[in-house]
Amino acid sequence: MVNRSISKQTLLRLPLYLNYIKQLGDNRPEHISATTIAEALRLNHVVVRKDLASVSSAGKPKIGYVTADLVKQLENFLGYNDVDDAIIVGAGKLGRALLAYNGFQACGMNIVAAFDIDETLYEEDYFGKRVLPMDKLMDLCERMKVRIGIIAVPAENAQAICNLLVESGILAIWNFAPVHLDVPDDILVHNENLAASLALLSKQLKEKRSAQ
Amino acid sequence: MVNRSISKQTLLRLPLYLNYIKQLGDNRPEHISATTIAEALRLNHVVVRKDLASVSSAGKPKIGYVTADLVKQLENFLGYNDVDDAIIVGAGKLGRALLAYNGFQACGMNIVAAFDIDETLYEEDYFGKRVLPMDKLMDLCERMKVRIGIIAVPAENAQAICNLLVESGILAIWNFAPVHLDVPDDILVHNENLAASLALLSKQLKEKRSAQ
DNA sequence: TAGATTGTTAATCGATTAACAATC
DNA sequence: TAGATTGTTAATCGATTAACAATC
Repeated sequence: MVNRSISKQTLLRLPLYLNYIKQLGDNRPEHISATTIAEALRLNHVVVRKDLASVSSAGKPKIGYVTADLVKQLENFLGYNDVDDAIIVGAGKLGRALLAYNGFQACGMNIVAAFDIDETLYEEDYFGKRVLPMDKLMDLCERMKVRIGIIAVPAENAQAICNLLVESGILAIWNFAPVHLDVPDDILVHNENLAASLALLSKQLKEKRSAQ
Repeated sequence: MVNRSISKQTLLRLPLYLNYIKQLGDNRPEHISATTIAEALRLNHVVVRKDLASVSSAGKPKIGYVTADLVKQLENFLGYNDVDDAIIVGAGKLGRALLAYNGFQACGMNIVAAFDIDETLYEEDYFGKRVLPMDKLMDLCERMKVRIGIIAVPAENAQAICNLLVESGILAIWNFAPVHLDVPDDILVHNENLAASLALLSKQLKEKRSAQ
């Protein structure tokens, strides 16, 4: 079977569909159609239909998809079923919030531990997760074959930490520091700039109001 | 002057350019070209040139842009210079991390306070920021004319909180709860699903490795 | 059969890339 | 003048939307 490549946009929408169905809870109908989902999420119904067709071929005219099957197919496709480990570097406020956040589990992600130079953090237990000294990072990554690293350190230190992660065998980096990271070609980086995101929302609001 | 509309993608890239220049610090040259920025950020130089042209018209052939001017123009354009207030609802781990995060300031965003039903949070001081009881929300929003709300409550409560925010005069919502929010047409919503973002990175990594 | 829904094929739209002219 | 860089115009690419055929 040819793995017809799925667009970035589709990949970003699929979790929305899954969330929507899951959140229906006990009201979840046995069958669900692309049209229903599209109306609920205020999306174009053709977009939703195409997106669903890329993860399932079990849609039946007039009926739609078997809800339970679609959930499984979405979860499988998105990889929510096989668990993947990740570590965090930087156990400041954000790092600790991510460490303690229990929503990752539903998406098949497991945060193994956080690392920080601040010794005062090593004692505490964050919902079963620990903050470890930096010198344990490389060994733990190799031993547990951790391939995903989360950077939650100040911008000044991000590149150095990034280098350390790459040296430790990390292949994908989720970067919360507001700097561009220089990495070898084969390393995947996703940048998350929370402050810039909020500022963008503010800008869009201002623009919208002045347009009226 | 006609405000030629700027694409969503450009809006997402402009902060990268600004970050890059700022992070140069004392090494910052007097002039900077689109080509330089493009190479540093591994972007196509035509993209960068077009993006910069949308915020500045002071680029000089052979020389580039006056670095200090470009920084100002980017900051002005992105609204980092005039401060905008926002409130947070939900002072769990994530809500408190955002409340205490001091990176918003650089982007012209000021978090006024967080709100929560948990009384044990009201006493503490989070770097000068307070967690307040829910019943103070509407009054504070009206009094301070706060227009931006951040939802950091569990998914089950997000829609109710969203309704309350809209009622309180909030016009833009940054939603960290993994649910679609139903809002009136004139309310701006930006969804941030951290767990789904990390899972997507994990999926992309798996795909890349199996492709090799 | 009629109608709702799927899935496909073609048309449109928008963003990126390529080619080139202008200029300091 | 030559070369680096800007900025513009045209070509390409990819995603969305529209139109329609297939089917339960």
